[in-house]
Amino acid sequence: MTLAFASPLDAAEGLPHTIPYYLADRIKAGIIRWRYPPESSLREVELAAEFGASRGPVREALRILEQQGLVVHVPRRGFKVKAYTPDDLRQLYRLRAQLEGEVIDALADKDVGVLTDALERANEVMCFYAKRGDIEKYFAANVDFHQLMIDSTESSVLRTIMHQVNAMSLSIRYALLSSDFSGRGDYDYHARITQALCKRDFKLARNLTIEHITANLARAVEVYAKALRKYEK
Amino acid sequence: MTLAFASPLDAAEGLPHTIPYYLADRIKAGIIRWRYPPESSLREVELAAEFGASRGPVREALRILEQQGLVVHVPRRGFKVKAYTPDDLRQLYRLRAQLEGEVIDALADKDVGVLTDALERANEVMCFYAKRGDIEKYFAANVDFHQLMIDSTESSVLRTIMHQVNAMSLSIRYALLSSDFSGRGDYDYHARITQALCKRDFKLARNLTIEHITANLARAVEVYAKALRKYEK
DNA sequence: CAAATGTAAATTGTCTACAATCCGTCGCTG
DNA sequence: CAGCGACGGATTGTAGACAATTTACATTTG
Repeated sequence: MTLAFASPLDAAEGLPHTIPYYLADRIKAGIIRWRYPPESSLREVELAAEFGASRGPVREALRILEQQGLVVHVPRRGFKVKAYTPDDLRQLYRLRAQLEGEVIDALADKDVGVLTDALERANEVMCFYAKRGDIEKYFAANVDFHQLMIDSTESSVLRTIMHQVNAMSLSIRYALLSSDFSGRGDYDYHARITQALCKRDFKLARNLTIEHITANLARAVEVYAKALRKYEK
Repeated sequence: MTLAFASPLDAAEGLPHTIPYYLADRIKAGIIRWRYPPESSLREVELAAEFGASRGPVREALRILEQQGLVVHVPRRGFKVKAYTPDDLRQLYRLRAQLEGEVIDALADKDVGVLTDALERANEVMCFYAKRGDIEKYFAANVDFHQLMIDSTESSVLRTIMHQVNAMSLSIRYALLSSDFSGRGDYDYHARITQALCKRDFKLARNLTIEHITANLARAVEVYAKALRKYEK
């Protein structure tokens, strides 16, 4: 998840091999970072010009994001960034907690050696950037930690769904981070979850994960509402 | 009488049917009914010709279905219908059961009067067509029953996610129905769930729903594998 | 006869152009 | 002065054309 505003065409050679995916990533990054705040309209020609593409791929990218719940489309009136109600947020966190718990359950009969190693490393990286005050890197490492677990699942179904839920929650998580950049609590939880996985105590890991995610809910609702007010004027 | 819809949230009205959504609906219907069996490739020009549209909207429709987990896209190699592994199916059913349980939980503080009426009606309709042997109508009514509950949720997040999960499970449910068209078990469960909701016994309704969905899992895996073999030769 | 290679058809990726629709504003009228 | 309607600009919806890549098949070669 890169933030750098690279030049449009040569950068398209990077991760996603086709333009629609590349655009979806970039637009998604913009939404997560509140460069396109909720309710702001995403005009096709503007985006096309910004990224040096044409409208076709832009539309495909927006369709992708629409299905991921990041963007709303009203026919003949265009695409706009989706805004969540407090109730949405509650349901979102609840779902994410439950599903990530499900992910851990699905790990129970697998070898988790490489996973726990990777988790530990991601957590160290996160800690490192926390001390340095680099929000972007910290955020990336934080996301990575959770993503590692999700990617370790064999089930494509679970991965698909988690992908959706995560996409919706990322902008809130980013706002949360920006508002309070201590990161202590997250590091602690991550370490304990990793440890539980090492010991193959999946039940504990599951409960810790659910707790970890749920712990941020109240603050998330508050911060999101505040951020919303800030941008809607 | 919609039995397959592709639009995510269906913004308040349905009239301005734009071509991409229409195509997504039609293609989705084709996938669910195994007209485009798993692993078969969905060629853009073919689809465009079949529905009298051009390739732009077709690509958008395929992107929508891709995000819904019905279609897989490989760059420069096109779109093809997704095939599920037995493990995928197990996870899918587990998820659907759990999430539909979640939907019922979310109903707990609401007035369910109109909902239970509608459920009862849908179930009668289903029963009617079961006796008549009309698979299509029966299937539609069956889907409607579950969809009614989902649509009654306020939370757009839950609706979005359920939409995904449902989309993936529909083709399996259709195969299941075609293979054994008694429909007795479903009717029974639906009636009991409705009754539990009438009495505001949400816990019972939840458990019944989970049981109802899970009950079909084993047979689903079997039937799907069989159908897969039939088409892959 | 098998493997490798070269060519042609098929398919996808992207762009430009044009048609349909919507929103805001200006002017007209009561 | 307020309300209604028409016009213009802006934006989306769709189609068709062209370029790039892949696949399949036939030919050549060891």
